[in-house]
Amino acid sequence: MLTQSLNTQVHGSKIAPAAHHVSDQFGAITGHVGLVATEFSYRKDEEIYGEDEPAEYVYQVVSGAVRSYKLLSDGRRQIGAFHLPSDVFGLESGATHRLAAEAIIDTTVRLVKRSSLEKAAGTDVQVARKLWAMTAGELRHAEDHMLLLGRKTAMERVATFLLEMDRRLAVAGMMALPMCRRDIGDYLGLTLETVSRALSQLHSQGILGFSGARQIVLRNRQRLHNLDA
Amino acid sequence: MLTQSLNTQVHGSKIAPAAHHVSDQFGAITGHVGLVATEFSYRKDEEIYGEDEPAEYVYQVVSGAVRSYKLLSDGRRQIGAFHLPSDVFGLESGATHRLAAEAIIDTTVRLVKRSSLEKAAGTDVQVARKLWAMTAGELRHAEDHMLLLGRKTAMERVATFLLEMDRRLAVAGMMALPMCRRDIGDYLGLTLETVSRALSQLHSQGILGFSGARQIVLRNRQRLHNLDA
DNA sequence: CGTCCATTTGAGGTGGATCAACCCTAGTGG
DNA sequence: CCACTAGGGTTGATCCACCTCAAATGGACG
Repeated sequence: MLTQSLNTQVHGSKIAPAAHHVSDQFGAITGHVGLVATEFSYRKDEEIYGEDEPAEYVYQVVSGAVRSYKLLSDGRRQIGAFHLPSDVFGLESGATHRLAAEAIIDTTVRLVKRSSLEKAAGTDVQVARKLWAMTAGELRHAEDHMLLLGRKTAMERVATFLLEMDRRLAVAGMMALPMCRRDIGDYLGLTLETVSRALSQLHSQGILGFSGARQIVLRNRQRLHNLDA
Repeated sequence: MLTQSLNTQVHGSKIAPAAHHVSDQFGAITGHVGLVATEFSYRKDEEIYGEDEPAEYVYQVVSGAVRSYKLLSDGRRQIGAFHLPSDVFGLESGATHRLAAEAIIDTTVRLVKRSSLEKAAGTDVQVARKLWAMTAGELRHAEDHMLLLGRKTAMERVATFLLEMDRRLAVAGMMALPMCRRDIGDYLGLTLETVSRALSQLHSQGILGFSGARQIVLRNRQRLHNLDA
């Protein structure tokens, strides 16, 4: 039943990926009981929801990675955020999604109906507080990112990006970026060529090391911080 | 008592502007009873709160205008939002203000203690919902602004700005901008000269008219929309 | 009427975009 | 197991939108 509704309402996909109930709560929202969470998978580049679509579900990345973005009419794209495992995304206070969301690579998400969260928030003050705090966390990120987009140089933007990704997904000092250079450019307000040149320069200065274009090791976080204004 | 605490805690000002109790509720938050609102005035360019300061109060503009901004260490500034009469600002879910706030011109605000709002939110679900919705509204603005800062051209940014201000403060088809060209530039990620040139060009094309540099009449909103991507 | 800023306008410089090869590597099929 | 291919990434050359620096103009206020 829920599975069916997901297949039709979440993205109206022709394919029908395996979806099944999980008894687990929507951990990141709170340990609140009584929420039914479902898992769902998307393939690389598949749309999860579109801009201005009704916001029926709230999502949490289980594995993979997601980009949230807005488009101008001529195709220029601004990625507002990348969502990595454990991140919640798609949470709205209003009726619709403000940004579209796509899987960057094959991705599994856990999701709950927005209406069930709203219901829980109506009876449990802690849930209401948590929903507000999550939106406030997104706002903080957006405010930091406005400073980057409005005022930082290309090298400062790339340095900021590397430190953010290092913090969020480095394992054993190494990070495996899920996204391509174009995605990074569209996140930082740059072209993919400018991103590539900045990374090459950091490499030649010994500040980072590559093991393939998307496997990066930061060799000198301090110097990267200095480059970041 | 509260007056005294405001003088010392809100900005520690040497001057002591007139502050007095108002029986009125904090209208924009909700018609919730039991909240004590106070009025306070700031002179042009006076700081209301600094970046990373504890967020003790929530503010509503009564008259005047406010800029919220972040600074880089070398002084580059990104204004995240302008706050105009009836706007609420300074609302935080966390402990501190993420951006600094300053009066653009002589400004009067109404304010309430954050703790009293939190208390009200704990007992009244409608208040909790409203606080979330206000933060979500700020997030929507920030998301739109990221697209502008990351991907729009100078002319598109200025067109977007004019349409936003027209919507928010036009009276009888005319808008009186409270902020200078530098503020507009720091809001749009441009220099003040680029803003001035764009406005001059729109003027020469008959899209807008001036009555003094800050009194603007939009003569063709449709063409402005077309310039906005 | 004079002073002080805000604004406009001009001239020239530049950081990042654009356009164009080329290269690498992972995946494919022979 | 290797040749082939396609898509992602790198690098080079050139361009241009916007920035910087400079000067003139205008408007508000004493």
